[in-house]
Amino acid sequence: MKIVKQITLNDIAKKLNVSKVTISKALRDHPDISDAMKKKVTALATKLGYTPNFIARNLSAKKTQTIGLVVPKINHHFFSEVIESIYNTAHKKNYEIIMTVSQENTKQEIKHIQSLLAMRVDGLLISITENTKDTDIFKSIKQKEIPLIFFDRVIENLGFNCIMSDDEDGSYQLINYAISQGYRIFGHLGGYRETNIGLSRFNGYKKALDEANISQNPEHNLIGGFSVSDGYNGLMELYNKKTLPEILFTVTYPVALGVYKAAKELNLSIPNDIDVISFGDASYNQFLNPSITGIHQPASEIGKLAVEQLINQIEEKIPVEDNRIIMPVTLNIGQTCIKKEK
Amino acid sequence: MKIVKQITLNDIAKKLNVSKVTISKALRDHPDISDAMKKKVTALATKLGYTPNFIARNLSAKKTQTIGLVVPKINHHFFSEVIESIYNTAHKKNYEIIMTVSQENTKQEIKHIQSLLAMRVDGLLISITENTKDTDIFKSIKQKEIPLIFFDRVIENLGFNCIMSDDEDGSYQLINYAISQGYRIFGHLGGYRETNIGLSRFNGYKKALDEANISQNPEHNLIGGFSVSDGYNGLMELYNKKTLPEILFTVTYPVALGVYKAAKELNLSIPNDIDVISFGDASYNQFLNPSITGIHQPASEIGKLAVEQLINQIEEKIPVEDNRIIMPVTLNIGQTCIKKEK
DNA sequence: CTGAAAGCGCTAACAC
DNA sequence: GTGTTAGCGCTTTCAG
Repeated sequence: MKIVKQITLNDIAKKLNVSKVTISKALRDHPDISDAMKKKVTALATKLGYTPNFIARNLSAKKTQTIGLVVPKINHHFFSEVIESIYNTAHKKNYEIIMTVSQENTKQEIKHIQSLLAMRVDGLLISITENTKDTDIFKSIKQKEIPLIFFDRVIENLGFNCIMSDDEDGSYQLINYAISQGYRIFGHLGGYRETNIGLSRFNGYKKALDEANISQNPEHNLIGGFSVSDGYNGLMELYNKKTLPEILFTVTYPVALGVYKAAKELNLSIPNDIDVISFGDASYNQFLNPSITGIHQPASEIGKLAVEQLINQIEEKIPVEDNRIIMPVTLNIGQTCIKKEK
Repeated sequence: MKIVKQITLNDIAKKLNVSKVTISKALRDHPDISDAMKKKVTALATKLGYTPNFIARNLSAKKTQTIGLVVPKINHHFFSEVIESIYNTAHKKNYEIIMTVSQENTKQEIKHIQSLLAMRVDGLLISITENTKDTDIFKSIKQKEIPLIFFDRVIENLGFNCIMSDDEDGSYQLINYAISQGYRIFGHLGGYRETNIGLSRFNGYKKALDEANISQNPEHNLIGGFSVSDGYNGLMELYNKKTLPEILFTVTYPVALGVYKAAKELNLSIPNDIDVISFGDASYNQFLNPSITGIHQPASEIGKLAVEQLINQIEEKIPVEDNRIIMPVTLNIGQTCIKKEK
């Protein structure tokens, strides 16, 4: 890349016959420098089109004003909302975000984290993939005392703060609602039980059914990932087994969309042939046919809080601790899971 | 931020009683170094948990392996798809993306661009806000010979490549289809005419109507932004003027969703009371009620191509030129804009 | 094959 | 107020 030489402090200094330190201080509005000099310097700097070199500044400052973000995907309503909120909050506080996308792939996840560490981000915000198990890299981050906060998909007991939705309670509420509507035969397209959300959402489901003395048919519970394809494959599998429950509880909203897709192909009507409720929703849910009854997660709040907590840790306003922050969720009633006729 | 001292080349060098140059070369697999030494070095490096400092490397290399991205929003199906594709393509080619979000705000846009320049990104990928007019900053980028590519929302004739959908042809196709379905009274919730997409999409609309000798009612054409709120306000305004067209052509998919929202509040049925067609779509469109007939843009292709072109320019494989690359679009027939009964 | 020296652009500490 | 010096961690050049 043939770069036209960028203007440096030195260039300005020479033209003004002063030292580069003076320029550096003047541009940063340092009290050492006289107003007259400051004016001269800033005038010339803008005239020359000077752009400070953060790379150089960061090298001496040992601080990059930069936060590394690792998410499993972008094109997913929950994440794009969290991400938007993370960006807004960070920018307001003068931090840049360097986002990477693991694509639900643990190898990529590790590679990205390493790359972010190499870029010397001041802290990390991570939502793990659907099958992250190896915690070595996180332990080494702990050892280097680099601030890190997990959100939504977390690993607990590693010494990092975790911010998440009230997954168990949300599922519990949702299933109880379905029971109150008269449903008795449930199926669950669940997430891998090694993940916090896979496990907690299953636990809430189980708790509600147990309390109501409704037995589960193991054939109706499938375990998989969190994407559209998992929902699609899930319904296909149940259909082929010829054992559809009355209602399917999906672990995420994309999984529910996958069920919609499969149902369309199979010519099954939702909610008549198979009903669907899901954890998570989307702003456009109100226009779906039928709109899905599900649990709303406070995505922007989670993003905002994650950034704020992280910056506080970076700036040493709060200690790095192993806290869980559980955000309350709400039940959102749509056109699925309607009252069963007796 | 109290950083536990990070391991440096020097630390490794001392323990091995060699110079840091040797370590640097060994770690980069430089042919100068003997295999035996390389093994010793890499072994110790991983043992100590050494993470190379890209900041330092970048400072001497004058290259950051980093691309700056500026988008107007994230939580919008078209952009989240483009962004996902940009990330995937860049990561494959070993570039990191530093994304910023202008939120359709020109001040923020400029601030972000400056910040990316300060971070010395190797190149820029930009989709401008709905009301960017000032081109000064782009001219200064041109002068510094920093590679830049505009996508979707572009400014032409500034000496940068522009990648976009075939906006005019898409609108033209869509309106012709509506005409063939029997529609005669059109309205347009258009984008600001100063933007390329606002103008081209209007031009395609106008061309189709003119050719069919259908006159426009100026009251039915509104000009605004590209967001849900613009669609919402648009229908509200038309409704209050008591002058609804048969069918509304919206400049983006979010604008169409805004129309849906307003229609719901006003108790207007789509497509019976007011019909809707839009430029742009979304993967979940097929589940909307009714699904929208509209134009599909090749979002991932645009993202991929933008990154590839940019990297080629960065690596001087192709010259920086002022080309327009127009991507073909396709008509996507949904449940709106159905055959009119005679 | 290995190393000493210089420099990337900036900032902090201290001297003038 | 302003300047000198040193150094952030790495790479490149060139000498041994």
